[in-house]
Amino acid sequence: MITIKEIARQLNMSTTTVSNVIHGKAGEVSDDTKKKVQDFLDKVDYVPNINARNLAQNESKIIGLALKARADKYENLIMDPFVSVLIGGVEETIRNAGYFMMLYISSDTGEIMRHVSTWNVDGLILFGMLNDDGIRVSEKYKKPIVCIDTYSLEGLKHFTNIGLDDEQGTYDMASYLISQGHKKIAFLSDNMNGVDLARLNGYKKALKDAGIKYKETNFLKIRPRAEDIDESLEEICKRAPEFTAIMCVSDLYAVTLMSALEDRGIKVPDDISIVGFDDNMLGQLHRPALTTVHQDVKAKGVTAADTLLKQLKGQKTPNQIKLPTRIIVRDTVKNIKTDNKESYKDIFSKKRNDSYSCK
Amino acid sequence: MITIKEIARQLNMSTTTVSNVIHGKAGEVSDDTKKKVQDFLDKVDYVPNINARNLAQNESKIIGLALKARADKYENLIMDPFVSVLIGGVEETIRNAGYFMMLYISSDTGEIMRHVSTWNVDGLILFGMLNDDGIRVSEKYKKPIVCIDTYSLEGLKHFTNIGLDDEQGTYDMASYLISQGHKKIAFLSDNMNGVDLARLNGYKKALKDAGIKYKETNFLKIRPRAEDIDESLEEICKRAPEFTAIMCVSDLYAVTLMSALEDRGIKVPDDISIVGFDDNMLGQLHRPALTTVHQDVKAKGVTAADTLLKQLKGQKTPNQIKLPTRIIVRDTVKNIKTDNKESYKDIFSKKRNDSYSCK
DNA sequence: GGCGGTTACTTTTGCGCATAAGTTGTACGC
DNA sequence: GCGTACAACTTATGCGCAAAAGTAACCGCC
Repeated sequence: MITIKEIARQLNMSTTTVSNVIHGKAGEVSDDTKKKVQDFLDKVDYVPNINARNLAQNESKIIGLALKARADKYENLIMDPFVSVLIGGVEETIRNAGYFMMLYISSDTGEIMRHVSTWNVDGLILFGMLNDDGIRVSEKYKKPIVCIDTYSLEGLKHFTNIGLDDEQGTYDMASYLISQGHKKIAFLSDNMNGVDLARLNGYKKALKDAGIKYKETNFLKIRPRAEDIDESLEEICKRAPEFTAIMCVSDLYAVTLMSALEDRGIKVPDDISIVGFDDNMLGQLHRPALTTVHQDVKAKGVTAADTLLKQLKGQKTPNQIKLPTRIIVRDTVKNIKTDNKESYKDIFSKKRNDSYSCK
Repeated sequence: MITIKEIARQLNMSTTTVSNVIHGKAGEVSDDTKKKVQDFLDKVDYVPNINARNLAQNESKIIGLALKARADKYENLIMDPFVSVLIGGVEETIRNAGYFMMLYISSDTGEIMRHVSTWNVDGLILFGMLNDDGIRVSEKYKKPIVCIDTYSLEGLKHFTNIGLDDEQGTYDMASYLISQGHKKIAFLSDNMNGVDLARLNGYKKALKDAGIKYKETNFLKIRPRAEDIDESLEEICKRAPEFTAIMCVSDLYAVTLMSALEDRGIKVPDDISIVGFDDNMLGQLHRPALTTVHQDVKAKGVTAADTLLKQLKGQKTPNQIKLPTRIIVRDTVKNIKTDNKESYKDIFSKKRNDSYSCK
């Protein structure tokens, strides 16, 4: 790899002159030499050594994207189709801004932070991995941090968060179910923290506003670990007849559940209505096609990256951005209203099998 | 960030001594000072400046992972759930070896190579993006390159390739279909290059070995672009009755097709048998569950990374690795053999709904 | 005609690290 | 008691770049 020094030697001039041409410092070098240098640069296909540049400038032009890897390999976040879309959004945005992306998958916040400071990363996007320990460690490294989908209250105080209006999403969906005559609505999720909790709350609120009482028994817990998913599903399917509809915290759960119900001869939506959250391929391709809450995952990645880039430029950014959701009505909800005077379909346009991308 | 120089100053010793302790150069520093330095390092939580280190050592400890971004945004490779699993495999492997991963999504090989040389990347993994132009450009940068799933003949000459025994996979699957009495078997794919061609060839070979003639009309072309997927499916569904089985080049196509067939009242597997290739969530969760060819995507990533790491250590590696496939029999193939004396099930064990990971 | 200002450069310094080369001090063999 | 070998250091150098500081020539102007 040719260096500035070598170029300067061959052109019989100083390195600073060459450097000035490279950086387009107009007025500091005559048009004549500028052209001479530029031609030479093109000829030898000069590429700067980024390590030297970063060392001299004390910056890295790297943005780190840290993804939580759960301890259980079956649940590794990276395995979720969702994630690659998000990565794509981040990468595209920062590349267009002249930054590079270093991807890091780990559940050890300390390790992440060490990595970040080793590489002198300019900024950090955290996805799914902000706990209180993480916050404590990250305070030491004064780099801008943007979180995606964090619900850590402590974290919200310190960092920008890019999230979703989860509560509104489930509120709308539960309201839709209620409008279709459903009263016995279960909520299926695997925990009561973070995103899951926010979604649960939206659902609860809709019930409350409709005058329906929420009972603890409405909460169906799914255990997604590979070893016990079967017994988990068995139990949920057994309890399904208690309800006329089940709201699932994600499309993945919804589709998983539908498959399990189908295996046991329970028909969706005739026997029970099922709805999801996310609007991914899984639900789009399933038959009956899944009625769900749509979120724009790529926009999440793009917004997170944009926000971080703004912070790097010293611009102020809101410390909480909630992207909107909208419900997508497909074929997994049955209208069980006896009084059919006013159809909800008039309000929520029924959109069948939205086009999606393939391969 | 504290530097070696500063540490040396505070401990009243030379930077070389500190550096030696950091690098565990035994015998060059007394146990006494070693302990003193080590304690101090721990106390101040020293992290080396990687740019300085790389500059001094002329290496980067970075491995680049370049993914092809197709021009059409709907087909961006990163959008495929497949990809995140692969990324995960690569990341895990190189991290364990002390390397970092820089992710790059682009379709401009020149751009990738410039990036690679800018960052002084130690090695490169290319996924889905090796064309002849790419080869020409990459020759200039003498870095080890490992390709995943390339079928560029020119590329195979120059670089290591990690692929799949695609041909064997479709050969086995076609043989299975034939054993179930199918003779009119279509092959569905969107082109006749690379992976698709290899899979087509395995299918053709199986037909030939069974004495069935392959006709050009057996090839169903699916056009996956978002704009014309619907008409593409329409046409394929119209032609479906010509066949008793359709082999799809991927699970995504298989499930997409099944949904389209279902929408038109065509029952799988009663009216027509469908099989896929990949064995991903989509097919596992679909009902009927998809009979398909299994490939271990994570292993692909891991193997590619392992191979590259070996090359970096100067070890010899085979210049072509083909990972095995196996067929997974689920519920989308109907046995239409009139003579039922010997069931294929005795040969290919029927495995129903293999456990899969959730969320 | 000396002086500020400008243009078009060059020289020099330092970023933080690794390491080659140099400097002690001391134990040991003969 | 002198040379040698070695342990335990320190000093000095350079990686490639950016940028501060320096220089030299020229121009116009009161």
